[in-house]
Amino acid sequence: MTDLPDEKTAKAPAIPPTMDDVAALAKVSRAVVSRALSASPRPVSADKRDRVLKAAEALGYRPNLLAQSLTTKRVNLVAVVVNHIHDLSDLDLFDRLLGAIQAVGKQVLLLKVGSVDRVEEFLRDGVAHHVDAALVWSDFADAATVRRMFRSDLVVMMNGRHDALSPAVVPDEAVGIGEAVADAAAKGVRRAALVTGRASSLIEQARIASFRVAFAAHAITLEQTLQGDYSYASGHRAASAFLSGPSPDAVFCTSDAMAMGVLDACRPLFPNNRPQRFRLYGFDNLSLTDYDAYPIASIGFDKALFVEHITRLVVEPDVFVPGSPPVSVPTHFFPRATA
Amino acid sequence: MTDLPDEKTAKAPAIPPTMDDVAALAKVSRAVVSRALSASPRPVSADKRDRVLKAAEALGYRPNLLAQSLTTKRVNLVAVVVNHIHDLSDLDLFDRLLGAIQAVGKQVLLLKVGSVDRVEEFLRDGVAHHVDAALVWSDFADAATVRRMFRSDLVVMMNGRHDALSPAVVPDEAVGIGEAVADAAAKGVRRAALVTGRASSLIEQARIASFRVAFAAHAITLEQTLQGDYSYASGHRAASAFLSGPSPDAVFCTSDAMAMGVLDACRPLFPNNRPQRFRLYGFDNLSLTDYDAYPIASIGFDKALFVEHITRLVVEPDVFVPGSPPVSVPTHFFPRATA
DNA sequence: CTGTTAGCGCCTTCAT
DNA sequence: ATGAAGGCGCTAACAG
Repeated sequence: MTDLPDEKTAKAPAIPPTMDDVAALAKVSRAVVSRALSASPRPVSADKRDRVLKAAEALGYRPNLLAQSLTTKRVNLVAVVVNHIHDLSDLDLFDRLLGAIQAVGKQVLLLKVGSVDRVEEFLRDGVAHHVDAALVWSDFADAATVRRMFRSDLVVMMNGRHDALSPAVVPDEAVGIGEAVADAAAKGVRRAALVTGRASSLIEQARIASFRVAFAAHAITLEQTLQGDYSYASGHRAASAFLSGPSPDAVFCTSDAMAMGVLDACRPLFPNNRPQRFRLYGFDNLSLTDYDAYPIASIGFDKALFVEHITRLVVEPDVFVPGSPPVSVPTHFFPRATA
Repeated sequence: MTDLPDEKTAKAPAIPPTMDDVAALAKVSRAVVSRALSASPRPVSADKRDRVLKAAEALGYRPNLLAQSLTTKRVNLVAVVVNHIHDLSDLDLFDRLLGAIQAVGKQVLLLKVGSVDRVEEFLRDGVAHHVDAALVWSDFADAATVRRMFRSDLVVMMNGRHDALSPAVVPDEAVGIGEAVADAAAKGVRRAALVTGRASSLIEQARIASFRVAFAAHAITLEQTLQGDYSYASGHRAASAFLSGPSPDAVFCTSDAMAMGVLDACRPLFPNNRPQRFRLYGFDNLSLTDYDAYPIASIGFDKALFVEHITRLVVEPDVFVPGSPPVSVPTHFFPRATA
């Protein structure tokens, strides 16, 4: 006979056991339970600690993290704010991030804030949990707004909309873009086209500017700029410009997805994936570019390093000195068949 | 002169205002503040409600959802438990799910539990927030364990490991598989090969069984079964079997990613994406199959419907009658060039 | 309609 | 080393 519920089929108890229950069972005070269960070593006699642990186990006790944070002021929650899921342009990045955050004992609250309206809504309705930190990719929120949303001073901005009070981690895209354009120049490219994303994003504006600088440095003429939205479909549409009429020597896209669209629309111009009329360069270095069908030369950064920087800021917020410049992660050119 | 902090650069106040502060400023009791700020209509005089709203605004007050849930017993948090991020085989599904959950006023806590060890760890360390509901994709957790992890009776299992106490939503794969195999049979396929994922997953076992049943029904011989892991790379590797020696009439893969790998490895056998030596069928109906390079016939379900079922269970947990069978979402065959 | 009074579950002094 | 007591921010009864 045992009082232990059958682990295999047990419902969660209608009313979950609290610290009081454990204390009662172990015949100690709540304070002792608190100490015995604490991660950090606290003075408790071995005997009582043992009783507490056993009692907790027997009851299936799990501390209520919410109640806990009410006094500790730390919720062990990190908000990740995105626009769409696809913002995390490569799932690899997101998977790593999630792993890293969990590894430091925190959990990820994923928020999709795909428009300014949504930001306002969150702010107005006040339905956002307080968190230890917020990591922001969404274009639609600036640092001050996010601080208000989550009642947290620790917001790390990855969307370029940081201010003096909040740290930021941003890829140094100029490097990789410079390398890619240099590669093109070395191969004789003189006339280029650029397929861009929404110019509303600060990141995108900077990206375009970097391309212009690099083109100028290598005496490459930017003959046409086509506006897309980062998607495959928009790249596919933009490609019509290169199929008819004189094409440029190289087409640069500010996302791999658009480059994939261009490539598919222009397959006849890429026999065996080798460029014939023009060379093709993407951006993001998606793992998809390792698939045979899309061997697109691209620009990317070290994801592990990127995540490491973010994680460090979450773990040691104090290393950030207000007003200091964003942490930058260098990008590099990854040559592939289409170049 | 104003006491309002500059919204554009404001830090979150070192010590955030509480309900008490608002009550004091508005010269009412905390209870009135609580009512005035409540979503559901509660008795408050228009005058006082107004003062409360103004005071809250002036202070930049945001209710502490944690403290709130301490009394209401509802945290407005829904855990989504995955194995890897890639479990959400299509981002579309996940994006919808996130949107749907936010639409009902809850937020998503994303947990990656990629191994049995991790499950044990979560259980042992007790570092998992209590949530209103948990939605489980990860193979590594059964319903009872998840109920314990999150102190919640409402866990919706999508991994096939449900029990009588927990609802489940599962695609009815037999339908789509039947349709796909029928399509192949109608085109004269007699000898088939199957490329599978990890057989440890219950879902995968059922999937394979369905294929066997369908093959038998259409007098198709399953000549070889190759073990992959759902990934592109594993499909690519498996394909070597079809390049040398006699190939089957059709290759069925239990994931689109593997089918993409097979397709790439066998490109010569698919001039213009038209099958020559064998037909190719995938699974999941990824949006990637809309890309020109991978026109893979596939099997999929209505994602909107799937998400709708899940959301309904979250919103109205009581509709679930313990012991009732899983909610099933029919799958269908989506013909494309490779078939 | 309004204010007062109890807690929710936990951690942290503070005595002991 | 231990227990008692207070309080974290909020909502839910209660009386008025």
